[in-house]
Parts: sequence; structure tokens; C-alpha cells
Amino acid sequence: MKIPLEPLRGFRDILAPDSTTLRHLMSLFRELVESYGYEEVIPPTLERFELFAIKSGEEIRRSMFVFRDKAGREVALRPEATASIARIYLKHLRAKPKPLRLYYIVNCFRYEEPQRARYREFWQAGIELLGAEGKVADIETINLLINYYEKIKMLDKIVLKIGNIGIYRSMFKHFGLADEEQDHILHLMDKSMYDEALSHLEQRGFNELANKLQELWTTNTIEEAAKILSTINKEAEKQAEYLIEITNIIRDIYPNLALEPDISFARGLAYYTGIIFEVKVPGFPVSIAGGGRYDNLIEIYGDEHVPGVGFAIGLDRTLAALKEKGINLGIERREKATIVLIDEKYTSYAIKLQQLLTSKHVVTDITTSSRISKTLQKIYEKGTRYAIIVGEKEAKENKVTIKNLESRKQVVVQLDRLKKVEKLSNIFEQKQI
RNA sequence: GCCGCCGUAGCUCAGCCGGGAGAGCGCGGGGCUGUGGACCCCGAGGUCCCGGGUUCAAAUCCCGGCGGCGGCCCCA
Repeated sequence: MKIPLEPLRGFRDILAPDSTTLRHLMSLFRELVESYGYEEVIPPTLERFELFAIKSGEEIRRSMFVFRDKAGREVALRPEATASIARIYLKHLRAKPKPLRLYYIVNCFRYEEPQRARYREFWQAGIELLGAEGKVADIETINLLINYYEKIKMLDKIVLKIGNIGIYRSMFKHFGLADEEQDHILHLMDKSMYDEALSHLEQRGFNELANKLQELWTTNTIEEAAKILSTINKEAEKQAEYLIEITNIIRDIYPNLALEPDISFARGLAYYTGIIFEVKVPGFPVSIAGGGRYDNLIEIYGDEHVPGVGFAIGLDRTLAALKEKGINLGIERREKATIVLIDEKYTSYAIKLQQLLTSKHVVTDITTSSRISKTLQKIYEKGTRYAIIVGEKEAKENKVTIKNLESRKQVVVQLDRLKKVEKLSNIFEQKQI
């Protein structure tokens, strides 16, 4: 019986060098956030469907991997990590002193038609800062996100869009717009359907609100916007000033960052309540990371009010953008060597040599060949720099022949001397024997 | 869930108004018995995406499905 070899639709086999870079992106993220005091949470891949279904309709179900397990439970592969983090907080972490700093690196699943930079399984790395409100927490979060892109040499390639949903929440509240109406208007804004949003409001008799919004969206700077908002009420003005303040702080920390404060920016997510942000790469079709403040999210799952702020990085998309921009992360490469064993009689000699080299962190493999000419070529094409020839001549005298395949220089050294050097390249730097 | 283009060797593809499955690159071996990238020779490798239909005959024409790329819906 023959099995089709292609992975399932929308799934991928990730091989080197992509696999190497992807894991590297994860390591850098882990290193960064751990040094800021974040602790890893590893949530289960499979959760109850209702965990994700809360506050979302059939549309969400369509794009999730949902099925019944053997006991008949309705379960889903996680489409994101934040819901699981909220659940984990309520189950295990309520009594912990706030704020809580949590991070995750997980694969997520969405049942969508595959298209550019969108797959059915993808990797997200993110943080959640729970139980902290205000400027410092918001800045900490945004700083970590930018800092990450700085570490992967993308600071000059990204645009950080930043807005404040709080502005709209306070305006809507002032004019008495119902929650569902609020989400609908934000949704239209997210899709840049501003005219539809305005006519929708006018139909419902919110003419003054519509006028104010229209005025707001024609402003060129957030300072102008703040002036208009000051004519509504103190809270709306405060929210606009907060956005200005946050923007100024980020500018101060990252003077070279392309920062795009946007008063009309609204991420579709129903649960955002304050600062929102998104990382885009000009020319790349989708945003590669995003996040914001969500002070009501935990309340959706439990009865406790816990403010939170966080972000998620699309690692696959970041990798794709990295490749598109031709950025080389310069992942530190260990020296690589291949032992060419000419006569299998000296197998134990070769294995001992391999142990010696690997203990010096040289990546070492063994090939047996009596035909050296083609073997050397193959080793070189694989990207291995050193060939170490082991045959009767070497084994009998406790020597090895080391050949640098790039310079084509070759030296014969005593095993004892090899034991003393730190790197193979050192042998070639010194005078040859 | 919807739409468009595509699917032939490991890769890139030709063949497609019906009748023989092919090229280049790559891979393996040899020329060269312990030292390279060139060159020459030889070789392996295929359910022509799958299933059905039309036909004496289908890689080729028709239908359905699956998959790839991209767009829409959606994007938590």
C-alpha cells in the first residue's frame, strides 16, 4: 500500500535551513523575555471547544479544527494561546502576587484556505503581563516586541502601528452606544470601512457621534485629534493624550523606529480595551506581530477583574519576512568535519577520534570510502570545511590527516597535539609541521 | 466556505488538435587501487496527482475529488 507523501493541505514539512532559523527565532525570543523575568507556560494543544467559542460565533468554528474525542467531548486544536493562558491563570495562578509575567512558544491551528504566509499550522511566540495597569506595563510590553525585532536585525525593516481603542470605548460610552454596536463599529473600522461605520451610526440616530468620528478621522496628527476629543469629555481627551505620551516614550527609546501612531487604528479583536499595536513590514501582505491591552479578557472566563497586556509574534511570518528582506541572522556555526575512513580495520580509531572532536564541539560525522576524490567533493558540497583522513598510515602512527577543503591546505598532526587545540582552524593558523 | 492558475523523473519543465513517456540539472557507478570543483562513458529513477467517463486506443478530451500557488471571506 502506498501512502501519499504530501503533508495535509495547509501543513508543511520544515527542513533546514528554515527549521534552523525558526528554532533560532524561538531561542532568541526565549532568551529575551526570560531576561525580563517572564516564565514559560506550556499549555495543552487540545482544549475544550467552548474555551475558544466563548464570545465568538459560528464564523470562528468554521476556521477551527473542531472534533469530538472518543468520549464525545467537543474539542479543538488551539487557534491561539491567549485563551489557554487566561484559563491557566484562573485555574492555577490567582493567588500569585501580581503582576504575573508569562510567555509561550506554541504551534497553533486554524482551518483556513492556505494562502501567502498563511498555513493551517503556524508558530506563535508571545507574552502576557497580567495584573498590571498603566504606562510602565504598556511600555514594557511594546519595548519587548520592538527589542525582539531589533535583535533579529529587523528594526529598520518594520513599521509599528499604534493606536488606542480606549479613545473609542470612552466616546461610545459617552454617547451611550451598546456593547454589541461598539464591537460592530470597531470591526468596520478595522476593515477600513469608515463610510459604512458612519452611515450605520446615522441610521441609529447617533448623528453627533458620527460627526465627531468623521472630524477625528480627517485629522493629520494625534495632537489635533486630542483637541477634538477634548470637546466630548475629559475621559476621551485623556485617552488621546495617553496615546501621545506612549508614542513619545517609544520615540525616546527607539529614535530610529518607524512609528505610526494612528487614531483610526482598530484591531478587530473584541477584547482589546486600551493601547493596541501591530508590526508590519512594508511590502509584506500581512502583519507579522500584534497585541494590546485587554482589561476585560480574564473576566470573560472567570469572575475576577484582571487587567492584562500582551502580544503574539507570528514566527512563520517573521521568518518569511526575514527571508524576503534577505536578512542573515548569522547563526553561529560550529566547525564541521567529516572523518574519511579508508579502511574499516581502523573503525575504533575513527570513533575515538570522533569522540575527541565532538568533545571540542566540532560537528563530526564519519564516512567510509576508499575512493577519496569523489568523497572530498561531496563533503565540500555539504558545507563541511574539514576532511579528516584516517587510514593505515595515520592509525599506525597515532596521527590524522586534516584537510581544509576551502584553502585545500592539508596537515598531518599527532593525536596528542589535536587534543590540545581548541579549534580545528587553529591548526591551520599556526606554522605547519 | 468561494474564485483563478497549475499538477509528467529528486528539481525545472517539454510533450497535450488521442496511438513510442522524454530533456536538462541532480543522483549512483566507472575512467582515476589514499586527495576535489573540469571532462568523458555507463546506470538507476515514473501508478504522467487520484477516481470515473468517452474511445479500438487517454499524459493528452470530459466530469468529480485531492494537492500546490495566489486572491476573497475570515484573520481570535
